[in-house]
Amino acid sequence: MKDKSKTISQSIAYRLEQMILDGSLPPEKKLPSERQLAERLGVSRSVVREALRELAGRGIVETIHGRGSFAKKVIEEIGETSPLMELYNTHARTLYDLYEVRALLEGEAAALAAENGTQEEHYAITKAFKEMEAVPAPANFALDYTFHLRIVEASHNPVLVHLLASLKSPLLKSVVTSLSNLVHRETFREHIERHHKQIYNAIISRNAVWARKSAATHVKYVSDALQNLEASDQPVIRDFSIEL
Amino acid sequence: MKDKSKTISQSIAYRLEQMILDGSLPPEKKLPSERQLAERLGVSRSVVREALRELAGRGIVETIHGRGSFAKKVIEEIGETSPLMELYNTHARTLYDLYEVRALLEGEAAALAAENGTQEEHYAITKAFKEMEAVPAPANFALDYTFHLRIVEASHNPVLVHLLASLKSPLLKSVVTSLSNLVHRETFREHIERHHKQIYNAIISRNAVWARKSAATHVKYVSDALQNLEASDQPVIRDFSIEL
DNA sequence: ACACATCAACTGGTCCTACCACGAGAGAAG
DNA sequence: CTTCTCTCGTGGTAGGACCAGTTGATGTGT
Repeated sequence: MKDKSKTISQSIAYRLEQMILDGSLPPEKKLPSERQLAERLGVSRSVVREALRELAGRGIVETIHGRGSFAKKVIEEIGETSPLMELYNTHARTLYDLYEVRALLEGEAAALAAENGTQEEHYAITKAFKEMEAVPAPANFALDYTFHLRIVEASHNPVLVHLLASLKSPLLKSVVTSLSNLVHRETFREHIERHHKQIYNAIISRNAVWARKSAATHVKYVSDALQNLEASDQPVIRDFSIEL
Repeated sequence: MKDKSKTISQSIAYRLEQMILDGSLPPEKKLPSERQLAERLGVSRSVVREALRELAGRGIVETIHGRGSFAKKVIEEIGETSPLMELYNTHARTLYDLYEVRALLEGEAAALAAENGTQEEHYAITKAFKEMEAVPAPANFALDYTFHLRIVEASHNPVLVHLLASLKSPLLKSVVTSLSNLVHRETFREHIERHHKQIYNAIISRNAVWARKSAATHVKYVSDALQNLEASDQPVIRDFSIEL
């Protein structure tokens, strides 16, 4: 239905490209070995190699001898040393600028995930949600991030996926920031958990409008809470060194 | 001296590319068979095939089953080969995904520019707007982009600025695409100019809600128009080589 | 002599298997 | 705990066998 009159290796190249774009294959992360791909796709290793060559020629993947093949990041990721990161570390307002954009993008992602998400993706979201719920508050920042990531992936919008991927570093940092500062306050924790549940339910029930509103409100709430916190007395802790 | 730390197939690809470019292998002419190349270059047929694949991925050669490989006429190699641009050259949908995100970001930028823009920035926007208005439709794509850029800069949100900057190349291309395809239709041109005027007025009068709505509607309109155009009959022209 | 079918000899496409070269991690040696 | 080594997984190359289109020469029937 889709492999119209093409050579097998070209079909494979197309499928791989599709996976990379949709985020099914995480950007800048190692993708399966040639032998694994060959077996999984039911073709010989040769065609896999030729497909990878073609994608390499287009600059979509990069393969390194002895290590493997990697999907090249579509949009430059913001590293720890980027100018934006500098701003973020020095200027308080940038944090809220980030939340502002985040509210937009995550809202859209949630809406699209509700509309276009496949059953598998909704299951992945469910899984991430339950895992996040299971772990007590302070230690689940990684799961929190994963939950949001699954939603974005289910949006089926490559531009959105890669844009949010490029914000990974500051985003992660912001998640840690919010959780560290707010989580020990019972009220905030309940709010956040309730928001997550709202977002989750909206997406699963495919209510796009509700999903967008919930996600945007959630981010906005966290941002406002941080801002109030900082305005009142306690300084917002910003500096963390984490890996994921 | 030449094959520094490269894989053999990459060297072969490079050598073939050079031969094609300097005319040793006449364009649009059949080049030696894979088996002949393998023997003449003293390598296995596998590496020859992979080299050809890589060149095929870059659009330099084209191989046809049963006939042979052909050097394609090199039109323009200059164009920015950003991975993101690669995608939506091959995947039509990505273009509309881009517009979807663009509608979000530009809407927010317009709203923020209305709220937070300084007088100087509003003047810069005014200047860009008048310049864009002055030039007849087909030739002002650069001014169109500048107009939108000024608005984003006036938003005072570094994250927004950075994200839209990272989308610059594909964004530029999309602007060119839309103008090239739609500008000769009187109806579309009038719509677009009216939209621009609405956005401009909303920002200058500091009406954030109106600004967001106008900008988002504008982008959405262009996207829909392109989609209708493509769905109906005429193919959307996507290929352009421009600098700015 | 012409038109047509046939077939043989190209071409690229796929598969396979063995082997080499490089890199990373586990485990032994200090 | 550090360092070295060695194994194992990875991509890279080789060469053979066979399949699948394309082409053109050959041959046959009219």
